[in-house]
Amino acid sequence: MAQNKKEEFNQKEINISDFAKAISHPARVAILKEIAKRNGCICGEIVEVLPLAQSTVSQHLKELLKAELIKGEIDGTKSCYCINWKTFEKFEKTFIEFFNKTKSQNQNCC
Amino acid sequence: MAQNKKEEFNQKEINISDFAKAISHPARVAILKEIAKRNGCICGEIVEVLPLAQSTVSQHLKELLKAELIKGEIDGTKSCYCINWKTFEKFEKTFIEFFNKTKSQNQNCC
DNA sequence: TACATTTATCGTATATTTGCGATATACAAT
DNA sequence: ATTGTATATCGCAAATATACGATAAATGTA
Repeated sequence: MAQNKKEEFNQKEINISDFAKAISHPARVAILKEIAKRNGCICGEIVEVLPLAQSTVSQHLKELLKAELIKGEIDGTKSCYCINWKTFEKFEKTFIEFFNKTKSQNQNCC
Repeated sequence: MAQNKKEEFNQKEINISDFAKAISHPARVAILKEIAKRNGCICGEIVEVLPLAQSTVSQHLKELLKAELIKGEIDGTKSCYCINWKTFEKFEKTFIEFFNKTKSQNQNCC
């Protein structure tokens, strides 16, 4: 019956999976790259580069905002988006802590 | 009409999003953790720990195998799974290359 | 004021993911 | 041979994600 079981897992697992979900679509990876490259950019510039409709890009931006991978500043009709590096750093730290810690100890499996 | 647009993006974007998709569910993060902790483990041990049915766990394991985050060795009735660290290293490298490169140059946005 | 521009949101169609029970498969033990 | 154990797969239902066009909202410009 596909009920949502997310709340059964611990916060670190959810944090990692939430971040991962945000970059689990190539369009969102491409959007992030574009914003990073341009050091902040407006929605229209992204729409021009991607093979997606404006409304779709806007939705992806909303997802990235929700997961706090980007920050946005609405300035008149133009919205400026830029990378929220703090979230990336936090993910990197958690990711490494979560996986690499156990790695050095255990290498003798299948 | 929700047609699949994945093939319109480049390979690096797809590689990152594929890896991310594999860890975009807390159950799969938890499974990876369990395998890492035990240095390889059998399906039954994971089923005991997670709040999910055996068939669901098996499906998640299949996803992780497909994305090559784990390796599996079927040994009689017991299957031994362990982390495929090579994939993690590759992701880390690509991830850092993809995002951190641009970071140092650009910090003066919104 | 009327019109163009930019972005967000709504409604909707389709695709994919998630989850489970039931069942199949493969082997071990009796 | 039969039974038990461990895991994978199938079939289905429900939930979520993806994508687009149409439209709204907000601002700038003629």
